[in-house]
Amino acid sequence: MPSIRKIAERAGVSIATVSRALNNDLGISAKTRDRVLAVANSAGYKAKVGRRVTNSVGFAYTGEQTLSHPFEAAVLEGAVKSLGGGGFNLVLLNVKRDRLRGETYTQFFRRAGVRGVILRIVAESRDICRTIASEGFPHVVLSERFESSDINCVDCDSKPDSVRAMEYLIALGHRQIAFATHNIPDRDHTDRLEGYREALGNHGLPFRPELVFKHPATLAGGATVLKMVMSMAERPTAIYYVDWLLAVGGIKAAHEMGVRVPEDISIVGFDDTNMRHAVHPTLTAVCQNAVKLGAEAGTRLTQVLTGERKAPFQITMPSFFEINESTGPPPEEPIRIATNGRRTAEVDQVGSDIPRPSVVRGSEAS
Amino acid sequence: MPSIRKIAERAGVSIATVSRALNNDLGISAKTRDRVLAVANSAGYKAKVGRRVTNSVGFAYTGEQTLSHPFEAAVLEGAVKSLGGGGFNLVLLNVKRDRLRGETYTQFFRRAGVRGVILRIVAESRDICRTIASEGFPHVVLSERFESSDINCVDCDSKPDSVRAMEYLIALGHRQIAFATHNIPDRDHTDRLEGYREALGNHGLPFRPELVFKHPATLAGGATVLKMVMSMAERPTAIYYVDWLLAVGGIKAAHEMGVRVPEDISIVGFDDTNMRHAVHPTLTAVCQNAVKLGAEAGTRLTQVLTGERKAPFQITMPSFFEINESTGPPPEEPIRIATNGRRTAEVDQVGSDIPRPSVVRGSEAS
DNA sequence: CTGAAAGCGCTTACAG
DNA sequence: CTGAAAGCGCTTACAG
Repeated sequence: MPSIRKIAERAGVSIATVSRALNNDLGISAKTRDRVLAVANSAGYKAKVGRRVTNSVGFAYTGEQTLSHPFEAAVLEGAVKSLGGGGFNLVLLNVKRDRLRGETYTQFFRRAGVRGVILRIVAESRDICRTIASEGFPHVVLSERFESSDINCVDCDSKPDSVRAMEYLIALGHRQIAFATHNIPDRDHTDRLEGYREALGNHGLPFRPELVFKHPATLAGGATVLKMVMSMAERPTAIYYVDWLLAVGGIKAAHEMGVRVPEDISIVGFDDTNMRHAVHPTLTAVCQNAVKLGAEAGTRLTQVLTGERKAPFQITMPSFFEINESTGPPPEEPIRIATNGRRTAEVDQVGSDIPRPSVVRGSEAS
Repeated sequence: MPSIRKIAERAGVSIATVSRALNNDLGISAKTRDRVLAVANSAGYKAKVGRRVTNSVGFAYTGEQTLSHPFEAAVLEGAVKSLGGGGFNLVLLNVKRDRLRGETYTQFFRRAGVRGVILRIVAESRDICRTIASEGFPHVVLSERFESSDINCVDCDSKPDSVRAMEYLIALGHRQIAFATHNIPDRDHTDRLEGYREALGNHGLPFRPELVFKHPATLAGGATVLKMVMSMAERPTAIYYVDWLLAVGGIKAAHEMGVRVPEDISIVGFDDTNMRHAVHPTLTAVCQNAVKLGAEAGTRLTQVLTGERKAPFQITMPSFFEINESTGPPPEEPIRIATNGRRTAEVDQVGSDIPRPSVVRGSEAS
């Protein structure tokens, strides 16, 4: 537990200068400040309350996300649980809103009294992760991936299972498959789009940009995609929704329009928790365990903070693909429903007795 | 911003004793400790990092809850947002797991570096709220109600709308109505049970304990209730599920069993967010706005901490009742499905063309 | 169980 | 922009 005296010694400055660097006082050169902060981080300088070390860790987000989205909530739950085991509390920090002008991330985190951070940050803010890593502040990036080996990260690669999901649809006979994602770019969702493209390519099917939909991660967004797809001239017979809320919105809209899933259209969804079982028909989905992902990030950060782990790490966890009831062969003669609600190829609507394919556990990949 | 010197003066002890009281050092009498802590709380003593005051607030829970339950997640989101406006960070604190033996709540919160707490605590831990209030630590209790006027609380009373929901079912012709709740008692859910009983009484219907089901707040729990209800000899024609997950589990099970909602059974659910629109048919539900509830708690606590608000308060927010598609008149001849899946009164299953009652906005009560 | 006093860790005018 | 030094706020042996 080095004091500012030790930091001052190592950095070759006075304790007053160390104090100024840590507190972002005016009248300190950026060069000196950065040198001092780098020394402080590498020496493991810790925020203290009085003379006691604080045991808080930050959950840094940028405000583009909604904390109540099932993924964020599940990740939080996992992180809180695993950090609690090591005696750490979790502090929620909005790095975009609350960081002061001119403050380095190290200063911001120190001011918030945290000793390390879990960075839950979307793609457009990847630079933030790079900066924090270069400052040497203890961190784990959650759900993004970096090649640079000095950035610690934990994520889940859903690309292989996205390919698998697409190949399953293609094997069922689907040739026109739409792709629906939310409108906040992050690594996760890019993986899934890449999987979609790759599978199409593998089977000689063209990638058609007009079949890629981007909407806010809401029920309404998912419904819009379904309606648009159903009104297309050469309409897709399946949709891969890479967000749970979007998928549920799509299924809901299908019920309301009298479009049968999977007879009229097949839907593959995405599930961060166990909510694929909440909808009817049960969603065939690419799944990741967000609670586990959060827990892994928490465990890793604990190891970094206790000094148990020195080397940087890049962990990729597996997703899995689960076949349930929302997918089936494409219809022989696809119905199309115009935006005015008129069907262009009337089909009989016998009932809701949807045949249920047996639930097959996909690749609980290694 | 009083220092320990000022606290010592007011409490009539030395600064050493104040320090010991704040830190739970051995060798201090409980009497002295409590007196010192009371003075510290009433003087507004604040945790400091170095010489700077911390701006953290705790979200105290007890671990019986799951942070990823839609209600908890929504409440957190609201609290984080409103606290952020006042420059406060939110720290997640498990008061049961992390409080040390012999530590007062004030000491625990001080050690965690928080200046105030939002108490999200279930019924069996009501004493915790009383203790914290009596210690004088700045707090707002979320989603419980206290008569004692020195406990600050913000909650939502869903009893009136529970009565309304029941009366709506009764007006539709239902006479046997089951009630399903989760198995963690808290004020919210007790309100709903009381509303259920009151409405039955108002209409001369008997309260039958065997129609009250308690299950964990999971999809499986909700499914179990539906299955049990469907196999009862004199089976209920409607269920009031006072938890979203339970209601969704029930609807899902109905689809799987070929039980039509609302033709064969009416379902009234509960919604903390907007997820009644995620299921088909859209849930008729008693609704509360959990994000708003969390935001209100955050705003109030901010006012307490800035000294803007001195007097204790008890805020009750309104719920509302929304009629959607999952309710209708009872069937003329109720089908019954034995646990072996055999129907005892076969009915024709023409289709999924469920007539949709127009969506009526209920009592967005004052 | 409590206090007087030494002293740690930090911040902050003051000087240059 | 930086340092030497005063001093705040707290903790902790030591004494009783």
